[in-house]
Amino acid sequence: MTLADVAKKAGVSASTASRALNGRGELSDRTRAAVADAARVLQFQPSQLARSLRTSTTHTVGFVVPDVSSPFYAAALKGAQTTLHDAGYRTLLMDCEQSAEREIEALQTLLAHRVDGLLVSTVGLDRERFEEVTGGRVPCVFFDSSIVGSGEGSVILDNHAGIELLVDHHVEHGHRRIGLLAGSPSETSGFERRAAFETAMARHAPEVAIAGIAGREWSLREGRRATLDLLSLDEPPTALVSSSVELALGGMLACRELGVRIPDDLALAAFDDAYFAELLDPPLTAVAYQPREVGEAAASLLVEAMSEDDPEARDLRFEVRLITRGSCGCTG
Amino acid sequence: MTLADVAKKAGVSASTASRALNGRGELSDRTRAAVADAARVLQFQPSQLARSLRTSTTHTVGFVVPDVSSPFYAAALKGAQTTLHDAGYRTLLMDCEQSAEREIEALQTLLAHRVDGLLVSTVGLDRERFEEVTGGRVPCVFFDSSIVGSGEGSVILDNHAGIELLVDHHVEHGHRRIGLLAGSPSETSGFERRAAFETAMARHAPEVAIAGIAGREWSLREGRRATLDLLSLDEPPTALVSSSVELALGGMLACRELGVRIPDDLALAAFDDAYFAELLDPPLTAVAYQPREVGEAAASLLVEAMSEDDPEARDLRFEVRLITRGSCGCTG
DNA sequence: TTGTAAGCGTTATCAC
DNA sequence: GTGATAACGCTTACAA
Repeated sequence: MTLADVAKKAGVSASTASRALNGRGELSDRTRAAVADAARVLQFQPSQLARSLRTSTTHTVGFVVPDVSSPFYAAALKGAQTTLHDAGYRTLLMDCEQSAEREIEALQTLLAHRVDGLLVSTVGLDRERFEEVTGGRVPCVFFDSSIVGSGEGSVILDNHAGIELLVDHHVEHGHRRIGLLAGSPSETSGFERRAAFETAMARHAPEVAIAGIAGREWSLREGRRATLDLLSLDEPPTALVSSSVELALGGMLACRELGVRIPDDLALAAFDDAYFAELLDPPLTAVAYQPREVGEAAASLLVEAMSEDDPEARDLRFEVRLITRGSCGCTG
Repeated sequence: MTLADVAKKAGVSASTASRALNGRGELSDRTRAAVADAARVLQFQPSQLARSLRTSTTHTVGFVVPDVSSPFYAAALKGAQTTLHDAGYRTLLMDCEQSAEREIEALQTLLAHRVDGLLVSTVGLDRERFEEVTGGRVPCVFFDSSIVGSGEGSVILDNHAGIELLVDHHVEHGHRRIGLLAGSPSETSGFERRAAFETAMARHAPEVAIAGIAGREWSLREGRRATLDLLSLDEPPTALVSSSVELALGGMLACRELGVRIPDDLALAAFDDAYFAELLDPPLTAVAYQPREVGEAAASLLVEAMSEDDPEARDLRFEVRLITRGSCGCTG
């Protein structure tokens, strides 16, 4: 079914049919109805392909993340998808599997598809490389992990405040040697949380000291390994700040293996809440936020950027809050 | 940058440039190189739009699910995306938010985009409606939830075996009144698990009886509500089979509120494993499988179907296995 | 070995 | 009001 078929059936020209269907121009009610009828009868679906080629706008947005199956990205995707859908955009998904090369490849594919905008959580591309690939051809909004100076906006969590909340809480519980389970150093949330940990700890020096920092990936496995490392130090930490739930879960596993009790032998608190955190053993104290909303916010920013001719970059910081449960030593 | 620009720069015609770039036809090495050079210098990215319009193949697949942010779908998406990417396909994502209307809308959008194939986990469309919308225009593979008699294949979990494993295990522990936390009755995994529960229980009758069945949605909230309902029965169950982790988590929450101890007062076991199941309090006994692999399998089936002219429908059942942990009463 | 021309299905510009 | 016609950027007969 093409527009031509509809036009023929309605006894008009293709251009008239197009106008009727798109409600453009002055048309007699009769022809308008005739075209609508024909379209309905033939179950006409205009080819977005042809339409896009002609109008050079695809109403499609590229979404690039390191790993869709991670709860955070899945939730952000959901939020973004919903917002984009409501604004009339489709979502083309790219999972770069934590690889910079694949991320670049993904961006190229997306550009080849002439997406109208980009939503990306970078694994840590440097600015030149990014600009070289995209050439500023389409608006791009970063979320969770950004490239400073690039793009038309970003939505990043308040990593500094979150980590500070965690550190301060441990200190209030009386801990003096605290360790950090760190994530990928090339991603914004990875290095910002690490840096935040160091400054937050510095504010409590010299009474309180960094027992150690371990981990370079966002996985449960890495959390387990890092915890094992930290616990085998000469002066092991009595409390751990985890940069993510995944890492914290790994930490819990490690403790279980070693017979280390949480929170008695080792207190634990993580950046990132999970819907099941309360049901863990022990319930995990965490810094929480709405991952879905960061996706929504990023998508909104992008929709705005796509509709303006010369959008000014807007950078959002997302608030976080502490939820105390059992793993830090709080009761109840 | 269009192909015409590249052609001009290389001093050849557009068709020659096209052939050179696509490695088709007999061309002199010189022109081939000249075109490649020009393309590189100009950073030429062929428009997939124009290409698709011409060749009427988009190398794009539509992925439709009730909720991307649910761990199962997110994992399936990941697997599918990976497999599709490796086969040269892009993934267009649609989240229908558990609504049949939105699912239809999603299918229409996808068809308007002329996707080459469909990967869908239906919320429970009836066959006529589905056929009417798609008209068999593109190959479709269902996963997790299918429409019998439609599509070119499906990948469904072995719901019957899984539930039987769960029921039998409870019975082995000596339970005589067992309840079911049920999911959406319009989805394959919802009604199959419910039916499987009834037949599995029937095999143990009359010594063992169904204490009750509650729940119509896949959410944690529903699990909590359903558990509350079942526990308030005159003859409440001593064991619960949950149709999903989410429901089970809700059940755990309900028990906690009521002061009901798991597994002492109520044993619990779920269909669906979670990577954090072991760390819950108590660790959740579950029927496990690889959600990511069901996505991969479905994608493989689809890729195959898309490359054949007259694909025969292939239906796969995915194996599951029981993992006993503390929530059923097993120790360690 | 390479160029010309047609066409994929739309929409936009211009006549009538 | 409505209809030709061109154009979007590419591929592919068919010529040369």
